Amino acid sequence: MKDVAQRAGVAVSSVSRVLSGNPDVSPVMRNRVMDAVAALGYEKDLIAQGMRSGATSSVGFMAVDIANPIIAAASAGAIRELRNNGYSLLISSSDGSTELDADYIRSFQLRRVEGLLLSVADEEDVRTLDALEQFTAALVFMDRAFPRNIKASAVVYDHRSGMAAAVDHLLDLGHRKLALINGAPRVRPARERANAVRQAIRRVKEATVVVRGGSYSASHGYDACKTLMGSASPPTAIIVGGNQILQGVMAALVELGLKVPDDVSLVTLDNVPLAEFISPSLACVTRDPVNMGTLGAELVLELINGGTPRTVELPTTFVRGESCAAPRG
Amino acid sequence: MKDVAQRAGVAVSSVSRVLSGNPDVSPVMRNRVMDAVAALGYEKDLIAQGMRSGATSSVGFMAVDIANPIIAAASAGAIRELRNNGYSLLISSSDGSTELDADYIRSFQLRRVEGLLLSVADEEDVRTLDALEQFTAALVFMDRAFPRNIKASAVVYDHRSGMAAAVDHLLDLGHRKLALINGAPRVRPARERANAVRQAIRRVKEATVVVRGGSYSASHGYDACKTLMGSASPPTAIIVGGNQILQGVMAALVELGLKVPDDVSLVTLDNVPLAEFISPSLACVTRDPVNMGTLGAELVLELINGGTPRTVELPTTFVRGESCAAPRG
DNA sequence: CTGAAAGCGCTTACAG
DNA sequence: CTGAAAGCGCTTACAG
Repeated sequence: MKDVAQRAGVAVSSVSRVLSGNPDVSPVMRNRVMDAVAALGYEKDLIAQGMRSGATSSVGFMAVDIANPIIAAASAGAIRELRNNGYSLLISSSDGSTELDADYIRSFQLRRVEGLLLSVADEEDVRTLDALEQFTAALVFMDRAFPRNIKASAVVYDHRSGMAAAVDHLLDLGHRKLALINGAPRVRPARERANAVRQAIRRVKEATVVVRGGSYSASHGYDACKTLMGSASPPTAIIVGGNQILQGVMAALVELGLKVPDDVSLVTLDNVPLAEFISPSLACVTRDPVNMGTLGAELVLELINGGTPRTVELPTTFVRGESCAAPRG
Repeated sequence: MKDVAQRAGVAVSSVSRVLSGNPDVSPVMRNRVMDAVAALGYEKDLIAQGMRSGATSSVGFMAVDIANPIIAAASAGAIRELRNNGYSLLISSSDGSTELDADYIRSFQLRRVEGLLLSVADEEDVRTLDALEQFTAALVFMDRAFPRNIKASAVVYDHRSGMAAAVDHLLDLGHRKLALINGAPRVRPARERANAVRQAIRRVKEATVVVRGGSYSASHGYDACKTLMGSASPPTAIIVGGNQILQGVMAALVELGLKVPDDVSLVTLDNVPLAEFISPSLACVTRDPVNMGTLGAELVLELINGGTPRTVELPTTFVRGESCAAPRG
């Protein structure tokens, strides 16, 4: 910038004014500066800018597992939207550790991000909440609930409608004993799914549902499925609350020699690649993950530019498949 | 830091020395400073530190599509390794645009990252290469070739061994007309796969292979598969060079009413989730993507700490599956 | 409309 | 071993 000023024969403060779009500059000055900028191929040092003005043009992204396809898609959406607005994305992956969540929030603060998109591993973790209360930049939760005292925007999925449609379909087929093999109830999506299923089941008096919460892991799916199907009164339909969980459920069903949908109907979550080549085709509740990232980025930019916090809801959709059929008998 | 100095009754320069682990500090000084740090919960401002010393403790990650499972897994590995060393990751996703590649490289430079892990979209793009020559921080290529004049480390896959094993298997089964539906030849992995297949085929004199390069997209897979199978002398076995491509190939085969492996054998790339429930099971060439990220991070840290550039090779493995059988006839 | 000066929060020679 | 001072590359009141 000093070089630019020298070449243009003006003061650095004038160069700064031109480059930051200050309206109080003469056209002559602007031209001379822009010529020098072009000649030198100059670009502003973002660290120095961030240091002085606080405008680091960076946003943080915090999720449990960046390798999870839903999260990866959301991050891609966020990157695109932020890039179009001159912002960069600092990314983290807590691997489910609540300590890392809290650490990352503080670390993002120390890097002076202007905003943070986050999916915490545990909505009630004290250290995480402490760190969030100290956090001063813009905050946008991705499909998470958060305490009233925290000022933040949010983008959430309407898990209820998708789940209700799935349950309705199963009830219509004649199922009366359902099971939901669910993720951790300490985060919003799992809670919403459980509530939705419990509520939707009420339409039919004699229908029951057992909800088994646990981690978002194959082993949880495996164990829960074995326990459920081995019980005195096994479910005739299983709703699976996560991709990882599904792996375990499928493995357990194979081991038990149970056929889908002959022995048990199955509803899964989110499309998996090549799902159309799995036989039977899998009924599932889907959503648009890229959009979550794009919207999250829009909301965080809105807050950075002085907007007021708001929550946006995204739909989920139930898609029928051969994995759901009338129960035997 | 001023507050810490005041509370400890020492100069800020001394606080700085203590916190940066300078050995020339008395134990008394160290204790007083650390007490004040603990009492105030002080942590260093990373922007200011980066501004002054250039040590931003940040690394960039640039790939074509962060939502691609292979890339997402690699980024997760890199994040973990970098986090353990006090580094943060700035992430980008060029969506295959070579202009964005060049822009991102410059942008990372302006953010003064200490290093960059990258998979460029086009190894020969002039703007990208220009940007790379200007780049002054540590550089680690992920499965990409790069010109001699660029000093960089690299982590690459040994695609040849996996591909050769796949071809050997197909030849052993009796296949003589193979096809490789490949990705873009402007990046290393596609080139390596093509070379490996062409070389491995030589073992059997009358064996031939046709290689169809293109984009890493479903539409390329679909078009190439339709063309190949509709030709006068269609292949009896297809090797698919990418996940996205596979989607299109599978769709085309379904449309053509061709059964795997009865009508054509199939070898795919990388495990897909729930692959074990796809019938027939898919033979594939696999690799460990997380490890690519972990190693990439190790190499970049090595360079940052003054190490010399080096290249590490990671294996690929051929896994048999029901999708490969003897050709009809 | 423009320039000189102060300062963002650190680090690092330089004295002592 | 410790402190006072300069400076990293910007931005922003403050004069003029």
